[in-house]
Amino acid sequence: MQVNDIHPLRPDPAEFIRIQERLAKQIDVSRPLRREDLRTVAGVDLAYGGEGESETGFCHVAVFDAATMQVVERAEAIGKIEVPYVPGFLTFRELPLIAAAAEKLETVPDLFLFDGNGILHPRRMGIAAHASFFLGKPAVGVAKTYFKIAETEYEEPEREKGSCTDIKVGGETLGRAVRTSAGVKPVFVSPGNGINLDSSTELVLSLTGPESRLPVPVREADISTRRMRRNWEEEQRLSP
DNA sequence: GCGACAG
DNA sequence: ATCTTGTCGC
Repeated sequence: MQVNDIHPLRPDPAEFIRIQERLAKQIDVSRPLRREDLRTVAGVDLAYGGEGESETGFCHVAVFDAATMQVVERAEAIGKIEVPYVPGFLTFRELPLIAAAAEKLETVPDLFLFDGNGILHPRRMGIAAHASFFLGKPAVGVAKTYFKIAETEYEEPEREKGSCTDIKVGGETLGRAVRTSAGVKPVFVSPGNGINLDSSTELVLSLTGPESRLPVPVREADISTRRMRRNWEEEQRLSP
């Protein structure tokens, strides 16, 4: 698929906030997007290996047919990680490999699901929001742990599946704590761009099976990412 | 100095 | 994210 060619990820910390603030003005979280509108949905995730100077990232994009929930295509990218993880700037660490993997896709997914936040971010530019601009497609963020912004705590949803509580920061509802399975810890859903919060929540619930608290596409990418690392470590061992 | 901190 | 064994529970 075609990925926007503007390269926003020069590892220049002084530019990070400026880039986020510029893109944040273009976010659109007003569009409803139903599952019936989707032919394909992609899950994206990364795993890490190596250490220090040789830290390596393994990115996997798993594309599912939204109707049959069968994998229709996969794309991967492996590369050296140049940027350290700093809360609030996850995008700059992971997007280079995500873009590299996405470019290899033949299919253009109708929606991307990310492991991380969308607009539930200090500057509304979590990885799902940021990546959406480069992919040119709607994206939703699904985080496994809560990222507190502006001193805002989240309210625990009821124990039953499907329960959720809005996360409101300064009068603006940025995301939702969503119980994707009874009794398990909630996930934190926020639209990235090109989709609204209600649709994001409905899709995450609809795409989550009983085997995990995460949507199937994200879970698949997560598992695949560790398989990539195992295979890579094995071939490193055989031919140093 | 101390605690907090998506992945 | 990653480092790591067993263990409690359905």
